[in-house]
Amino acid sequence: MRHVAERARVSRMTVSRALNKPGTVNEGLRKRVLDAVAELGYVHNQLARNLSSQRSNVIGLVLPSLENSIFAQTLKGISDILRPIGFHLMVAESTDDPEDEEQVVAAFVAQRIAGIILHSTNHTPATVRMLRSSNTPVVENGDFPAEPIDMVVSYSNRAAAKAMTLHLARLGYRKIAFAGLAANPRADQRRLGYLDALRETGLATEPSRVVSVSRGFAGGTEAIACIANRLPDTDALFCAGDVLAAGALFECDRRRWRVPGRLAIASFDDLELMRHVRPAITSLRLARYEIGHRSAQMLLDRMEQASMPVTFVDLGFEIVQRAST
Amino acid sequence: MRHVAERARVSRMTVSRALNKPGTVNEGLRKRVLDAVAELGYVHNQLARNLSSQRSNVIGLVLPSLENSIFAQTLKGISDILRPIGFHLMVAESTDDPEDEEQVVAAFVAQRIAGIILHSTNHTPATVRMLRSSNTPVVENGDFPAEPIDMVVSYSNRAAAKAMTLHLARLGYRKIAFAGLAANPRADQRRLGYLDALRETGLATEPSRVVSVSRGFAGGTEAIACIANRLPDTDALFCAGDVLAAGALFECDRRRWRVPGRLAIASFDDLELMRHVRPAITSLRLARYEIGHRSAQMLLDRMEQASMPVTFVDLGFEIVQRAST
DNA sequence: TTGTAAGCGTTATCAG
DNA sequence: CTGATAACGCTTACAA
Repeated sequence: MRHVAERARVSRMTVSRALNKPGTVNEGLRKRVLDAVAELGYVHNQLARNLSSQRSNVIGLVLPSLENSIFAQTLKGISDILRPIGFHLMVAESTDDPEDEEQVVAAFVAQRIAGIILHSTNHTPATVRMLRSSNTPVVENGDFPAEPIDMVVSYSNRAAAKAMTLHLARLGYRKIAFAGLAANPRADQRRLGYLDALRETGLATEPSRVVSVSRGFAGGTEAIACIANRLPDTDALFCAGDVLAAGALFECDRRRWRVPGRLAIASFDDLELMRHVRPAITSLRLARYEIGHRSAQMLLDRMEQASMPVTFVDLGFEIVQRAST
Repeated sequence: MRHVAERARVSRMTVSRALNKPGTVNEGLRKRVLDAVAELGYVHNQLARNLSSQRSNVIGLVLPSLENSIFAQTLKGISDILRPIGFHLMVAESTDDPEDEEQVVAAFVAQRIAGIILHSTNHTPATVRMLRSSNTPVVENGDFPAEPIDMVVSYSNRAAAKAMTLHLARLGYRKIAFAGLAANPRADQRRLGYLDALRETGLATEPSRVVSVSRGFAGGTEAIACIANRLPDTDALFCAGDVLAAGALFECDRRRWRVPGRLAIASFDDLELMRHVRPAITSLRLARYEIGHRSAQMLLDRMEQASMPVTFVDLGFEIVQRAST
């Protein structure tokens, strides 16, 4: 920048102003500066900028898993907001482990990010303390936390799972099983919602049909195997994840079980795949893109005015009834 | 940091050293410093660190699309390398548009990233100039570029597509169609590979069976519709993408076409889905995770020693033969 | 081993 | 509207 200033025969301050607030600088000078910038191939140093101005143009995103495709839409929703205003996105993985998350958050705070989006809602006390004392705007995404750190943009896993289970009951299914990941906070909430619904419809007198499975398509295979062996009279299966549901459907196909004749299948999260398999799978549609979009927007709003007009958003869910139930 | 220094009654330099090179500072002092850090809840400022030391601990990743799940593994591969050494990842989207990519690269260079990974291999001259003159280590990923900017970790789209087409020919298919995205540089290369193979096997005398389709499962539907209408004697379809292939398979199912009896289907990119549909789809397996892993590693190697031991890596591909062909 | 001085490249602030 | 000066919070280089 010094070189640019010399070349344009102005002070460095004028260069800075010409670049940041073009309106506040005389047209002739501005042109000289811009020309010098072009000739020198000068690239503004954001690091110095951020350090000097005590603010940052990057926001952090902490996801349980980088490999899970359901986050792609959220990522896109965030990116679409940040891009036009010159902000950037740093991503990291927490494996849903609060200790890991703490490490990542510490690193992000050290990086002086302008804001952070957390998918997990389960944090160590140190994580919360760091975020609070550094005054970092925070949005939590994955569920409604019992004690929000700051802002929340989400839907209720429990309410959604309950609604879907009630939907299945309303369709006449009576022996509804639930398959979900073990030891996953969101799957746990969904399981609770499922049990809520059973209780409400009086189906709770049925024996428990909760099965814990592993991640991916294989989990669906396991769920069907479990039903075949231990719960053969099950008439509907509610999977706490779309890949799970697809895996279950494929396994039914292999076993020549008719869906929904032999077993109805419903899923959580409405990936495009759900709509294309045969039969298409009934699913819960969540506003994944919107979650990212709103989260980023709220982070920015908060930065501009330290006041807090909106801190809690429920984006809800929709039940998409298809041929599988 | 000044507060920490005061509290520990040492100079700021000693604090810096105690934090960065614990070995070079007396044990007693170090303990005093660490205690002070803990009591004050002090968080190192990476921005200032990076500015002062003229280096950075973040690397940039530019992907054609944030929503495409095939990048998830690459992302993970990169992250697994960066995390343990305290580096971070900034992601952005280029939509495969060199102009957009230029914007993103400019922003990343302004951010003084330590290195950059580009999926696209098609750049504007300005992009290349910026990267070169800023001396940023670069890895290109998506294909083998005609003129690499710097390092390359990839596989050959053209060679892979040719190999798969030859594989189909070897299995006895004679009227092989190709479906791919229009105006996508990687799809274009795959198309060329397909044509290479036809020429080599003498099948080139057949009429052209190249169809351009849209993105997603719908593209597969379109491909099948096109075959049904315009190329009914086609006996095999090679899809330049896994989601495309799955979409095609689902459409065959809907039309009650037997796969591979009526039409064989092969795909590019071996997502888990390919293995779980019925019939399982023959596919090209690429080392997506490894690409990320190696790319990140090479970036780091390059930073340590400005020499360049490895600059070009072909990670190759595998053909996974399954029931669909 | 520890401390001092001089930046790193920008912006905030205040004067002109 | 423009410029001088002092931060921003750290590290490099050198001195003690």
